[in-house]
Amino acid sequence: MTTSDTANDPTQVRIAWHCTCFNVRRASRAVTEFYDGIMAPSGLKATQFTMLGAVSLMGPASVTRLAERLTLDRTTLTRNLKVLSQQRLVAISAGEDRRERVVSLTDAGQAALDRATPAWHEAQAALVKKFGEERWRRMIEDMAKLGALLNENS
Amino acid sequence: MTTSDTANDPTQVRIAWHCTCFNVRRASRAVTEFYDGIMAPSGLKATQFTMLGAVSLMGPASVTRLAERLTLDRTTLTRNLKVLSQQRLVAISAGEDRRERVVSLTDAGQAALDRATPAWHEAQAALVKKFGEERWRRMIEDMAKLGALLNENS
DNA sequence: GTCATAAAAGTGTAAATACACTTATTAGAA
DNA sequence: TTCTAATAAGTGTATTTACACTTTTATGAC
Repeated sequence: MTTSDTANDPTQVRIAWHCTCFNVRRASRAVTEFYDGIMAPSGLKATQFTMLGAVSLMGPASVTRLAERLTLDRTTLTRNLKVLSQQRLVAISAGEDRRERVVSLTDAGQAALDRATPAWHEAQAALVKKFGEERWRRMIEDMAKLGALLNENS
Repeated sequence: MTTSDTANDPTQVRIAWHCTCFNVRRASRAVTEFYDGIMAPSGLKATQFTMLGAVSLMGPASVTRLAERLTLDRTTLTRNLKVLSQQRLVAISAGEDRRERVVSLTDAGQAALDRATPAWHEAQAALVKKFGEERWRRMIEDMAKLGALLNENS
């Protein structure tokens, strides 16, 4: 930020660079790029690693239940699962309730998860070290709190 | 380790819900939805508001310079600007250096920015209030720091 | 002055995201 | 039992994001 930039309109400056949405989206881009860069050789992106991990954790679960757990729009999850499904990393079958689709991890999915886990650890450890453990922990709490606060009233 | 063992493995739990990337992306989704919900009547999404604000702040500027300022991939910005350009909110013309494209705010763009500013204030104020001013300020700093840390080494 | 190289930008492709709407199925009331 | 309302999921469309690659233009070495 140079002096000539801020000379224009201090109000606009405050809006532009103090915007919570801008800052969290920028942080999201930076972190995603960082994780993806380290995890690329494993064949999984960070988002896909998270989804496979959620499926693994929850066992066979419906799309809606997974979406709730990930705090992700259900239709977004449908589209994201399609990618994993095409790679045969998850299997999607009809549930007992025929309206439901049950998502489960395939053997290939479990293998991919296992293969990517060391890279995830590497990325996570590197970030925590760069940031400082205590501060990192505080920030994770803040971010979780943020999600909880904003999702509860709507 | 069988699949059912994995489902109960505290290590997997730690990975899934302590992942920095997952948490920052989830926070990003929550905040974006919150801002967009409040700003919708103004006709601008939070991301578009940010871009228009950046163009307004920097005056006519090249795509690369804007992308650097927003810490956004240049090709992403090209695509995002296309939307604003089609709505005639920004104008894109050749620079003195013929390789450059210079982006500037149109009158309609300035009007849209002015129209959306009160809604942005409303969203920002509501979030800060919910979160607590001091904690919010700390978090913004942390997120900015995060971006700076991760972008400097690569 | 010519030409190799760097710089600026756009395109092809694909993933992640979500809103509005539709379809299929279950549950519950009359 | 029948039918209406609620639930689960998918589709159409559009935006945001970024990597790999190409095209256009300027710069600098010789």
